[in-house]
Amino acid sequence: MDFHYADALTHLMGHVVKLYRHNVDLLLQDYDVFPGQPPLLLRLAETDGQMQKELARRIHVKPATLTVMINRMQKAGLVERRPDPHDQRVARVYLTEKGRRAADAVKEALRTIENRCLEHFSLEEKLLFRRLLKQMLDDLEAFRNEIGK
Amino acid sequence: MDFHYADALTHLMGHVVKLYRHNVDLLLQDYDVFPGQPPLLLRLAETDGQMQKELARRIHVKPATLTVMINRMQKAGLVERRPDPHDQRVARVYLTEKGRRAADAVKEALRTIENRCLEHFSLEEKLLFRRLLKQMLDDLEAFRNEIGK
DNA sequence: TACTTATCATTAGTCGACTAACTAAAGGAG
DNA sequence: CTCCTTTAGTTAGTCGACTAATGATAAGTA
Repeated sequence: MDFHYADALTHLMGHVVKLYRHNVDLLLQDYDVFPGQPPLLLRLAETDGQMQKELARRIHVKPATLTVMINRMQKAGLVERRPDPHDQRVARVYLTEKGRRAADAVKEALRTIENRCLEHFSLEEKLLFRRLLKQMLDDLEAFRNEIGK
Repeated sequence: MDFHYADALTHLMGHVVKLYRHNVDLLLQDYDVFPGQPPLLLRLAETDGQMQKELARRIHVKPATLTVMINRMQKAGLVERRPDPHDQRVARVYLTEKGRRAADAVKEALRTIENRCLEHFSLEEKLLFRRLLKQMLDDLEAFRNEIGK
């Protein structure tokens, strides 16, 4: 039996994720918020003043990526960096007022879209869906560890 | 009730897709194939000599993106461009021998990973999973059309 | 204390993706 | 036939993400 990528579940899922991000972006276009920034804004809204390494880990991004993102967001006035008083190596990141407003808009947008794209799901379906995703994640992580770091 | 992005299904799904791509990449690192290229190679393996516009549509990418991708893949010797004899505007894209080998490796890698990350799914679960994803896709598309193209 | 190692962050370079502005060829309307 | 419009593709500039190499501070050890 042949393998057709166009029919693969992973392909379909990739398409969903892409369209999801595009929709988020459309709702946020008046807030100086760019496509990769919503997760970061949400994390900062939860816990302000985290160190970059920690932030990077939480949004599943490498520290080098975060450095550049934060440079841009600082320039846009969404966040600011303040040095840690006890350790000169670490830079802690804080939301500005504008950043806080943006984070609120992000929360609203995500709630809207998440509701919208799950509106035809029953509660059982949501739970099953989550369980299946979690299973995939575990299996993918196991596989990654097999084929080397 | 509060909205926590970390618990959102869309967040989880994004994480799965990212890890999936990373695993594909790990399996393909000896073939001069870069992260965005597998879908393109598969499409060309199915139908060689497509015009760029059509290819772009099929892999869900803008024509401008494809131009740059193909430049790089041409430089890497994976594909080649040949002008269409009946329409001087269109450039048709063909796999080279190396490209065909790479496409085979991609097929093998995707099959492996897809099997691996669905190995704990029953047939019913796979079908349901697909149905739910399809539903999400439809709802997201409807929503995108609402908030303006 | 001085040297070495580990940790946090940044820089440089590359690939993936997008938008906007542009070139060039093909097709139509008058 | 000439002008206008549409269509295919490219270029330029930006953002997201990664790796590898570097700087700078902290912590551990001889």
